[in-house]
Amino acid sequence: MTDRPDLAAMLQPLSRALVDAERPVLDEHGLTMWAYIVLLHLDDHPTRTQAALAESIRADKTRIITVLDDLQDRGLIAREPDPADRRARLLSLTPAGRALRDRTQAAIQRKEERLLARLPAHARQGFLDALRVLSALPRDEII
Amino acid sequence: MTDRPDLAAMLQPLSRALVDAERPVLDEHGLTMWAYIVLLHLDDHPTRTQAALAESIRADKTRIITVLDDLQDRGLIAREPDPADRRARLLSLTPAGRALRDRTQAAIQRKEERLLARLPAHARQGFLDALRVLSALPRDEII
DNA sequence: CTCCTTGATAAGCTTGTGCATATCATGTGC
DNA sequence: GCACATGATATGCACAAGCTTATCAAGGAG
Repeated sequence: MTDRPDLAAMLQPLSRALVDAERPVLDEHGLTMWAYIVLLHLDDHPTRTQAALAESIRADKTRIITVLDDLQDRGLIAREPDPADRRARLLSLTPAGRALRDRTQAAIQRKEERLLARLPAHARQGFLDALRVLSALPRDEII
Repeated sequence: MTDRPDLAAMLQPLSRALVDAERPVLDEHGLTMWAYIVLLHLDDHPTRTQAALAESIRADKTRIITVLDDLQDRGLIAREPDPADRRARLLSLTPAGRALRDRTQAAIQRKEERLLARLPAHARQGFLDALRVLSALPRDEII
Protein backbone atom coordinates (compact mmCIF):
# COMPACT_ATOMS: atom_id res chain seq x y z
CA MET A 1 0.00 0.00 0.00
CA THR A 2 1.37 3.40 -0.90
CA ASP A 3 1.77 5.76 1.99
CA ARG A 4 -1.11 8.20 1.94
CA PRO A 5 -3.62 9.86 4.25
CA ASP A 6 -6.99 8.18 4.56
CA LEU A 7 -9.30 8.95 1.68
CA ALA A 8 -12.08 9.91 4.03
CA ALA A 9 -9.76 12.12 6.02
CA MET A 10 -9.08 14.10 2.88
CA LEU A 11 -12.51 13.91 1.30
CA GLN A 12 -14.54 14.86 4.33
CA PRO A 13 -12.86 18.22 5.10
CA LEU A 14 -12.70 19.04 1.43
CA SER A 15 -16.35 18.45 0.81
CA ARG A 16 -17.23 20.28 3.99
CA ALA A 17 -15.24 23.30 2.87
CA LEU A 18 -16.80 23.11 -0.55
CA VAL A 19 -20.30 23.00 0.87
CA ASP A 20 -19.48 25.96 3.09
CA ALA A 21 -18.19 27.87 0.09
CA GLU A 22 -21.33 27.14 -1.85
CA ARG A 23 -23.77 28.12 0.84
CA PRO A 24 -23.52 31.87 0.10
CA VAL A 25 -24.25 31.15 -3.56
CA LEU A 26 -27.31 29.14 -2.63
CA ASP A 27 -28.42 31.93 -0.29
CA GLU A 28 -28.17 34.44 -3.13
CA HIS A 29 -30.43 32.22 -5.19
CA GLY A 30 -32.86 31.67 -2.34
CA LEU A 31 -32.23 27.96 -2.04
CA THR A 32 -31.32 25.73 0.86
CA MET A 33 -28.91 22.90 0.28
CA TRP A 34 -31.73 20.36 0.39
CA ALA A 35 -33.83 22.40 -2.03
CA TYR A 36 -30.91 22.64 -4.43
CA ILE A 37 -30.27 18.92 -4.18
CA VAL A 38 -33.90 18.27 -5.02
CA LEU A 39 -33.78 20.55 -8.06
CA LEU A 40 -30.59 18.91 -9.27
CA HIS A 41 -31.96 15.45 -8.85
CA LEU A 42 -35.34 16.06 -10.42
CA ASP A 43 -33.69 17.44 -13.51
CA ASP A 44 -31.73 14.27 -14.15
CA HIS A 45 -33.97 11.58 -12.77
CA PRO A 46 -37.72 11.71 -13.17
CA THR A 47 -39.06 10.56 -9.85
CA ARG A 48 -42.37 8.95 -9.28
CA THR A 49 -42.65 8.98 -5.53
CA GLN A 50 -41.38 11.28 -2.84
CA ALA A 51 -40.09 8.37 -0.84
CA ALA A 52 -37.93 7.28 -3.77
CA LEU A 53 -36.60 10.80 -4.12
CA ALA A 54 -35.78 10.96 -0.44
CA GLU A 55 -34.02 7.64 -0.60
CA SER A 56 -31.90 8.50 -3.58
CA ILE A 57 -30.70 11.79 -2.16
CA ARG A 58 -30.31 10.26 1.30
CA ALA A 59 -32.83 12.61 2.85
CA ASP A 60 -35.40 11.68 5.44
CA LYS A 61 -38.70 11.00 3.72
CA THR A 62 -40.68 12.90 6.33
CA ARG A 63 -38.33 15.87 6.48
CA ILE A 64 -38.21 16.34 2.74
CA ILE A 65 -41.89 17.19 2.68
CA THR A 66 -41.54 20.77 3.88
CA VAL A 67 -38.77 21.29 1.34
CA LEU A 68 -41.10 20.09 -1.41
CA ASP A 69 -43.95 22.19 -0.02
CA ASP A 70 -41.79 25.26 -0.24
CA LEU A 71 -40.50 24.53 -3.74
CA GLN A 72 -44.04 23.91 -4.90
CA ASP A 73 -45.34 27.12 -3.29
CA ARG A 74 -42.67 29.03 -5.16
CA GLY A 75 -43.61 27.41 -8.45
CA LEU A 76 -40.28 25.66 -8.87
CA ILE A 77 -41.58 22.11 -8.92
CA ALA A 78 -44.86 20.47 -9.78
CA ARG A 79 -46.30 17.77 -7.56
CA GLU A 80 -49.28 16.08 -9.12
CA PRO A 81 -51.09 12.91 -8.14
CA ASP A 82 -50.15 10.07 -10.44
CA PRO A 83 -53.28 9.25 -12.45
CA ALA A 84 -52.22 5.61 -12.43
CA ASP A 85 -51.80 5.51 -8.65
CA ARG A 86 -53.29 8.45 -6.92
CA ARG A 87 -51.32 7.83 -3.73
CA ALA A 88 -48.09 8.81 -5.47
CA ARG A 89 -47.11 12.35 -6.42
CA LEU A 90 -45.33 12.83 -9.71
CA LEU A 91 -42.53 15.30 -9.18
CA SER A 92 -41.13 17.47 -11.93
CA LEU A 93 -39.30 20.73 -12.43
CA THR A 94 -41.28 23.66 -13.74
CA PRO A 95 -39.60 25.90 -16.32
CA ALA A 96 -38.95 28.37 -13.49
CA GLY A 97 -37.40 25.59 -11.45
CA ARG A 98 -35.18 24.53 -14.28
CA ALA A 99 -34.11 28.11 -14.91
CA LEU A 100 -33.24 28.65 -11.26
CA ARG A 101 -31.42 25.36 -11.15
CA ASP A 102 -29.39 26.36 -14.20
CA ARG A 103 -28.51 29.80 -12.88
CA THR A 104 -27.52 28.42 -9.51
CA GLN A 105 -25.49 25.58 -10.92
CA ALA A 106 -23.66 27.89 -13.28
CA ALA A 107 -22.67 30.15 -10.38
CA ILE A 108 -21.54 27.19 -8.32
CA GLN A 109 -19.53 25.64 -11.09
CA ARG A 110 -17.84 28.94 -11.86
CA LYS A 111 -16.52 28.91 -8.31
CA GLU A 112 -15.55 25.26 -8.55
CA GLU A 113 -13.60 25.91 -11.71
CA ARG A 114 -11.41 28.32 -9.78
CA LEU A 115 -10.59 25.50 -7.42
CA LEU A 116 -9.92 23.00 -10.18
CA ALA A 117 -7.61 25.51 -11.81
CA ARG A 118 -5.17 24.91 -8.97
CA LEU A 119 -4.66 21.32 -10.04
CA PRO A 120 -2.13 20.12 -12.57
CA ALA A 121 -3.86 18.92 -15.72
CA HIS A 122 -3.42 15.20 -15.12
CA ALA A 123 -4.72 15.48 -11.56
CA ARG A 124 -7.68 17.55 -12.63
CA GLN A 125 -8.68 15.06 -15.27
CA GLY A 126 -8.08 12.05 -13.08
CA PHE A 127 -9.94 13.65 -10.22
CA LEU A 128 -13.02 14.30 -12.32
CA ASP A 129 -12.89 10.87 -13.91
CA ALA A 130 -12.52 9.21 -10.52
CA LEU A 131 -15.40 11.19 -9.07
CA ARG A 132 -17.64 10.22 -11.95
CA VAL A 133 -16.81 6.55 -11.57
CA LEU A 134 -17.20 6.54 -7.81
CA SER A 135 -20.37 8.60 -7.87
CA ALA A 136 -21.93 6.16 -10.26
CA LEU A 137 -21.39 3.24 -7.90
CA PRO A 138 -24.44 2.04 -6.01
CA ARG A 139 -24.16 2.97 -2.35
CA ASP A 140 -23.64 -0.53 -1.09
CA GLU A 141 -20.62 -0.96 -3.32
CA ILE A 142 -18.72 1.88 -1.70
CA ILE A 143 -16.25 -0.45 -0.06
CA MET B 1 -16.83 24.85 -18.82
CA THR B 2 -16.98 21.14 -19.44
CA ASP B 3 -20.29 19.56 -18.71
CA ARG B 4 -20.07 17.82 -15.35
CA PRO B 5 -22.01 17.38 -12.14
CA ASP B 6 -21.15 19.74 -9.29
CA LEU B 7 -18.04 18.74 -7.43
CA ALA B 8 -19.79 19.01 -4.12
CA ALA B 9 -22.70 16.94 -5.40
CA MET B 10 -20.27 14.13 -6.14
CA LEU B 11 -17.93 14.60 -3.20
CA GLN B 12 -20.52 14.89 -0.49
CA PRO B 13 -22.33 11.57 -1.08
CA LEU B 14 -19.04 9.83 -1.69
CA SER B 15 -17.47 10.98 1.51
CA ARG B 16 -20.66 10.24 3.41
CA ALA B 17 -20.68 6.69 2.07
CA LEU B 18 -17.02 6.31 2.89
CA VAL B 19 -17.52 7.50 6.44
CA ASP B 20 -20.43 5.09 6.80
CA ALA B 21 -18.28 2.26 5.53
CA GLU B 22 -15.53 3.09 7.98
CA ARG B 23 -17.72 3.37 11.03
CA PRO B 24 -17.83 -0.44 11.61
CA VAL B 25 -14.03 -0.53 11.45
CA LEU B 26 -13.79 2.22 14.03
CA ASP B 27 -16.31 0.40 16.20
CA GLU B 28 -14.18 -2.73 16.09
CA HIS B 29 -11.24 -0.70 17.30
CA GLY B 30 -13.24 1.04 19.99
CA LEU B 31 -12.94 4.50 18.50
CA THR B 32 -15.44 7.15 17.61
CA MET B 33 -14.90 9.19 14.50
CA TRP B 34 -13.81 12.18 16.55
CA ALA B 35 -11.42 10.08 18.61
CA TYR B 36 -9.88 8.65 15.47
CA ILE B 37 -9.53 12.11 13.95
CA VAL B 38 -7.74 13.24 17.09
CA LEU B 39 -5.35 10.30 17.00
CA LEU B 40 -4.62 10.89 13.32
CA HIS B 41 -4.01 14.55 13.83
CA LEU B 42 -1.83 14.26 16.90
CA ASP B 43 0.43 11.84 15.13
CA ASP B 44 1.21 14.26 12.34
CA HIS B 45 0.97 17.63 14.02
CA PRO B 46 2.24 18.19 17.52
CA THR B 47 -0.39 20.38 19.11
CA ARG B 48 0.19 22.72 21.96
CA THR B 49 -3.32 23.72 22.94
CA GLN B 50 -6.63 21.95 22.81
CA ALA B 51 -8.25 24.95 21.23
CA ALA B 52 -5.77 24.79 18.36
CA LEU B 53 -6.46 21.10 17.93
CA ALA B 54 -10.18 21.70 17.85
CA GLU B 55 -9.78 24.46 15.30
CA SER B 56 -7.62 22.45 12.96
CA ILE B 57 -9.91 19.44 12.91
CA ARG B 58 -13.00 21.68 12.80
CA ALA B 59 -14.34 20.37 16.07
CA ASP B 60 -16.02 22.42 18.73
CA LYS B 61 -13.46 23.29 21.38
CA THR B 62 -15.85 22.59 24.24
CA ARG B 63 -17.15 19.34 22.78
CA ILE B 64 -13.72 17.92 22.10
CA ILE B 65 -12.95 17.85 25.81
CA THR B 66 -14.89 14.71 26.61
CA VAL B 67 -13.24 13.00 23.65
CA LEU B 68 -9.83 13.91 25.04
CA ASP B 69 -10.90 12.85 28.54
CA ASP B 70 -11.82 9.44 27.23
CA LEU B 71 -8.67 9.00 25.16
CA GLN B 72 -6.60 10.01 28.17
CA ASP B 73 -8.47 7.66 30.52
CA ARG B 74 -7.72 4.83 28.11
CA GLY B 75 -4.04 5.73 28.01
CA LEU B 76 -4.07 6.59 24.32
CA ILE B 77 -3.00 10.20 24.63
CA ALA B 78 -1.06 12.20 27.18
CA ARG B 79 -2.29 15.61 28.27
CA GLU B 80 0.24 17.41 30.40
CA PRO B 81 0.37 21.03 31.47
CA ASP B 82 2.90 22.95 29.42
CA PRO B 83 5.72 23.85 31.83
CA ALA B 84 6.17 27.11 29.92
CA ASP B 85 2.49 28.05 30.21
CA ARG B 86 0.60 25.98 32.66
CA ARG B 87 -2.77 26.99 31.23
CA ALA B 88 -2.06 24.99 28.10
CA ARG B 89 -2.09 21.18 27.88
CA LEU B 90 0.50 19.54 25.71
CA LEU B 91 -1.16 16.77 23.77
CA SER B 92 0.68 13.74 22.49
CA LEU B 93 0.07 10.15 21.49
CA THR B 94 1.20 7.46 23.88
CA PRO B 95 2.79 4.33 22.39
CA ALA B 96 -0.54 2.59 22.91
CA GLY B 97 -2.29 5.42 21.11
CA ARG B 98 0.08 5.25 18.20
CA ALA B 99 -0.28 1.48 18.00
CA LEU B 100 -4.07 1.71 17.96
CA ARG B 101 -3.94 4.47 15.41
CA ASP B 102 -1.73 2.34 13.18
CA ARG B 103 -3.89 -0.76 13.46
CA THR B 104 -7.04 1.21 12.78
CA GLN B 105 -5.62 3.12 9.88
CA ALA B 106 -4.27 -0.04 8.30
CA ALA B 107 -7.72 -1.63 8.46
CA ILE B 108 -9.35 1.44 7.00
CA GLN B 109 -6.88 1.79 4.20
CA ARG B 110 -7.22 -1.86 3.30
CA LYS B 111 -10.89 -1.19 2.67
CA GLU B 112 -10.17 1.98 0.78
CA GLU B 113 -7.75 0.17 -1.49
CA ARG B 114 -10.59 -2.05 -2.61
CA LEU B 115 -12.47 1.05 -3.67
CA LEU B 116 -9.48 2.58 -5.45
CA ALA B 117 -9.00 -0.68 -7.30
CA ARG B 118 -12.15 0.12 -9.24
CA LEU B 119 -10.53 3.13 -10.84
CA PRO B 120 -8.47 3.11 -14.01
CA ALA B 121 -4.81 3.79 -13.23
CA HIS B 122 -4.73 7.35 -14.48
CA ALA B 123 -7.84 8.28 -12.54
CA ARG B 124 -6.55 6.65 -9.41
CA GLN B 125 -3.29 8.53 -9.56
CA GLY B 126 -4.90 11.82 -10.50
CA PHE B 127 -7.52 11.42 -7.81
CA LEU B 128 -4.94 10.89 -5.09
CA ASP B 129 -2.76 13.72 -6.37
CA ALA B 130 -5.71 16.06 -6.53
CA LEU B 131 -6.83 15.15 -3.04
CA ARG B 132 -3.37 15.79 -1.67
CA VAL B 133 -3.18 19.18 -3.32
CA LEU B 134 -6.66 20.22 -2.29
CA SER B 135 -6.28 18.90 1.24
CA ALA B 136 -3.14 20.93 1.67
CA LEU B 137 -4.91 24.18 0.85
CA PRO B 138 -5.76 26.41 3.77
CA ARG B 139 -9.47 26.42 4.40
CA ASP B 140 -10.09 29.95 3.25
CA GLU B 141 -8.59 29.15 -0.13
CA ILE B 142 -11.15 26.50 -0.91
CA ILE B 143 -12.81 28.65 -3.54
C1' DC C 1 -66.12 -6.89 0.82
C1' DT C 2 -62.12 -7.44 4.03
C1' DC C 3 -57.38 -7.44 5.18
C1' DC C 4 -52.98 -5.97 4.28
C1' DT C 5 -49.68 -2.94 2.03
C1' DT C 6 -47.97 1.37 0.33
C1' DG C 7 -47.50 6.54 -0.12
C1' DA C 8 -47.87 11.06 1.98
C1' DT C 9 -48.12 13.59 6.00
C1' DA C 10 -47.74 15.13 10.98
C1' DA C 11 -45.75 14.85 15.37
C1' DG C 12 -42.52 13.57 18.80
C1' DC C 13 -38.00 11.70 20.53
C1' DT C 14 -33.16 11.68 20.47
C1' DT C 15 -28.53 12.78 19.12
C1' DG C 16 -24.98 15.61 17.40
C1' DT C 17 -23.19 19.91 17.08
C1' DG C 18 -22.48 24.96 16.66
C1' DC C 19 -22.71 28.86 19.61
C1' DA C 20 -22.82 31.72 23.81
C1' DT C 21 -21.89 32.32 28.50
C1' DA C 22 -19.73 31.66 32.98
C1' DT C 23 -15.94 30.13 35.91
C1' DC C 24 -11.40 29.29 37.31
C1' DA C 25 -6.40 29.20 36.70
C1' DT C 26 -2.72 31.34 34.65
C1' DG C 27 -0.03 35.01 31.95
C1' DT C 28 1.00 39.61 30.49
C1' DG C 29 1.07 44.72 30.06
C1' DC C 30 0.94 48.70 32.60
C1' DG D 1 -0.27 44.87 42.26
C1' DC D 2 -4.10 45.28 39.08
C1' DA D 3 -6.73 44.99 34.90
C1' DC D 4 -7.25 42.39 31.12
C1' DA D 5 -6.43 38.41 27.97
C1' DT D 6 -6.11 33.50 27.28
C1' DG D 7 -6.78 28.34 27.97
C1' DA D 8 -9.57 24.63 29.82
C1' DT D 9 -13.85 23.35 31.37
C1' DA D 10 -19.01 23.01 32.33
C1' DT D 11 -23.51 24.15 31.00
C1' DG D 12 -27.43 25.54 28.49
C1' DC D 13 -29.75 26.91 24.13
C1' DA D 14 -31.06 26.16 19.50
C1' DC D 15 -31.30 23.80 15.44
C1' DA D 16 -30.65 20.12 12.02
C1' DA D 17 -31.13 15.31 11.16
C1' DG D 18 -32.28 10.43 11.80
C1' DC D 19 -35.78 7.43 13.59
C1' DT D 20 -40.42 5.97 15.20
C1' DT D 21 -45.19 6.03 15.42
C1' DA D 22 -49.81 7.31 14.02
C1' DT D 23 -53.17 8.73 10.58
C1' DC D 24 -55.38 8.96 6.22
C1' DA D 25 -55.96 7.84 1.33
C1' DA D 26 -55.53 4.52 -2.10
C1' DG D 27 -54.34 0.04 -4.18
C1' DG D 28 -54.15 -5.05 -4.34
C1' DA D 29 -54.99 -10.02 -2.93
C1' DG D 30 -58.01 -13.25 -1.19
